[in-house]
Amino acid sequence: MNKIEILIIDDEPAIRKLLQIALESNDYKVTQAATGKEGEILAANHPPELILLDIGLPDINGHELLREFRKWYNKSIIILSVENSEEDIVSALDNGATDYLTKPFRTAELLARIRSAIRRNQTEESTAIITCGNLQIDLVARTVKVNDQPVKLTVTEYNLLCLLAKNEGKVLTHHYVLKEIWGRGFQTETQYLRVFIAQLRKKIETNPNKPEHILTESGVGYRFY
Amino acid sequence: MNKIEILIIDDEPAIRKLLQIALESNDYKVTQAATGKEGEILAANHPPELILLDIGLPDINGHELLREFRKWYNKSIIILSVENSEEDIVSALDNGATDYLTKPFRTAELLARIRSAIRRNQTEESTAIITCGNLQIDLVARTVKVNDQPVKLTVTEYNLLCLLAKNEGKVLTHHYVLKEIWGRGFQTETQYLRVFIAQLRKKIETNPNKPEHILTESGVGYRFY
DNA sequence: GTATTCATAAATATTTTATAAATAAATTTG
DNA sequence: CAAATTTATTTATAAAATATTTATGAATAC
Repeated sequence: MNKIEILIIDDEPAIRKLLQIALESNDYKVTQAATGKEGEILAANHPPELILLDIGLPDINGHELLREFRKWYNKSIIILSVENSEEDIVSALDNGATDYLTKPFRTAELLARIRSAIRRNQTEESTAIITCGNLQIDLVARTVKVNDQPVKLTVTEYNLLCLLAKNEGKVLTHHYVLKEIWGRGFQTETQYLRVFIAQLRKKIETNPNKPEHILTESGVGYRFY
Repeated sequence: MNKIEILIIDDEPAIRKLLQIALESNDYKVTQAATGKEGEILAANHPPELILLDIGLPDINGHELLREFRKWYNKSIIILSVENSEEDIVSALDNGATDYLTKPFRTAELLARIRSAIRRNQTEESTAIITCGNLQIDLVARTVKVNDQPVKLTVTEYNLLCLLAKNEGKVLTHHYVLKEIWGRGFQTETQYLRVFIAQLRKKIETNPNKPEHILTESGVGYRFY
């Protein structure tokens, strides 16, 4: 059978054990990491359907790690924490956490929240390759081709292009793009966006002065075709 | 301009008031219902982007109501509850609740969970298209087509057209339009409006001298068909 | 018929955008 | 670790797009 995979990132062996037993007896396949670094490596090698992330890891700030994950991992991440501060919860959710649970948690509740999170995952369709005229984006391989020629993009350029391409035809406002790519607090840095759009156009447009893919909607934002 | 709508279903007036203040100050549009029945009717007539549902309503069992909603309503439902029993939470999440919060809740946390839930909603396809004769306005993509040909509008032109189109058949006074598009303090700048109406007509009317969509009501304002 | 309101073109002012280039920060390489 | 390289951020400025103002003749109300 194809069991659903869950990655646990927690430094306490007792909790990992507890979670492992609970999850495996509910027919999930469990992978474990004791540190943030280890967790990132495991997830990158073999992305799980869901990550249970302890926010209080010794080697790396949990919120940092969450933001790192969200640069490329778009499935569910449930945060586990001994903290119960409003600020902590708000920050986690705004940084893209799917859910937030306070330790000690109740197993049945955790399982229900996991089911809910996975259910949501599976309604989202995931297309591996976006094609648009002479442009191809392979979301799995993270490569971009123009006229079948590979183009090298930086992380930010790639994320920006993906965001645009995933919303083909829609105007994306400056605010929205800045929030999605740079995060909260950068929503007024419109100039960042301009610089990167110019950069992207140089790389993917046949004639950057007459862009065919990334169109400007003056006063609003950008639109991708 | 286009505020996100949230429906509160709760029998306690104090909580409704609290929520209303918190939500409205965060730029959501709020609708309220004191009973389950009332909530169902309101939601059916005008589906909100998110429902905040108190599970302990006097007239109907909250879990029942949730199941009812889930038969047709596929956006986010966040459960509010004084209960904190595992069983209750598990049941709600398994019945399709997006999230579960225990009263008393912290406002910032609720707001963060609302943002998170709505963010998820909006990744799903939602089409809102106003059609009017040969004219089409796609409110999500922010595009306007005349005879299936895309027409480029500036921000102000687009906002103006939307305002008119959303009030098809009604006379909108100069004052009202100026207040909505330019804001308070511009209500006497009738000339602005004339310039932009002429501009719009050039772009969307087949024959701008004999407008079919934007009609003048001399001395009063404009009417859209 | 006169006063008021309206449509429109055109001139001017303002805002927004594109882009190069400089600096800072992060990452890679030896 | 330090130099080299890449990438991100900041600054500056010219160009483009848009908004506002002005002017004038046409339409409408009374």
